[in-house]
Amino acid sequence: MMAASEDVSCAEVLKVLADETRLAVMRRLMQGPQRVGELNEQLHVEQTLLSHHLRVLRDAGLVSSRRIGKSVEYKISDRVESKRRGAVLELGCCKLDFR
Amino acid sequence: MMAASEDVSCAEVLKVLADETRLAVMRRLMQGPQRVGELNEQLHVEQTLLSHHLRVLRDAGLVSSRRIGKSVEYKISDRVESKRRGAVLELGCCKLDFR
DNA sequence: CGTTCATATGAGCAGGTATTCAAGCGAATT
DNA sequence: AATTCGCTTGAATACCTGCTCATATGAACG
Repeated sequence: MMAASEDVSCAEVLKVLADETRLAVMRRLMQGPQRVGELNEQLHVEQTLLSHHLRVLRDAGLVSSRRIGKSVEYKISDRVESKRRGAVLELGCCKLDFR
Repeated sequence: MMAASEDVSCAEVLKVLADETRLAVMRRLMQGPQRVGELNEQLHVEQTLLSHHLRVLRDAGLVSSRRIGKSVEYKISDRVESKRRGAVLELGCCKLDFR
């Protein structure tokens, strides 16, 4: 059964962010783009698991990636990144402000 | 396995909010306290299910309740409600701003 | 006090989500 | 062209979470 439909998409985006690993990734990326290898060193998760999480973030449109030589660089998606870089995520339905 | 531990609690709070029904409840309550019956009329969920969701919100410290006669009134928890009432949730780790 | 109204609780099922393992694939290097 | 590096993908599993049904509690009211 469904609740008020206005919140559907918002709940979905929050669901993506409501994970320790993915939140940690977002915080790292809020400081600037990084390659998977770098993220992998900082966060203590298996590389393949990190990759799965990155896919979830990509599918949600929160991050985007591009290949650089052998490695892949991730960054916060344009529509999500705000002027106050490094602090705020602009998710359509709401704004998430890390102090 | 665990990611960077700084985000643990934040992910947990977001997990509680990352649900259509619970988000809808929070939005209603951000306009002011309401009794379960009122919430139940507005959101289209079974009473017993709503009750379960309210418990999750209570356990997370996002809302508090008090009995009034036969019914129970819920409101946004003090530590979460901000001055800009009706728009912002102050979750320790971050701030959630519904425009 | 027994019933009704308003809400809460607990058990059980069902679908979803994280994690791991094995394998794939593109780019560089030899 | 074969190998290595960096990363992704898919399948299998194990856990978690939402939902429902049945039942309980607590306050009011006859």
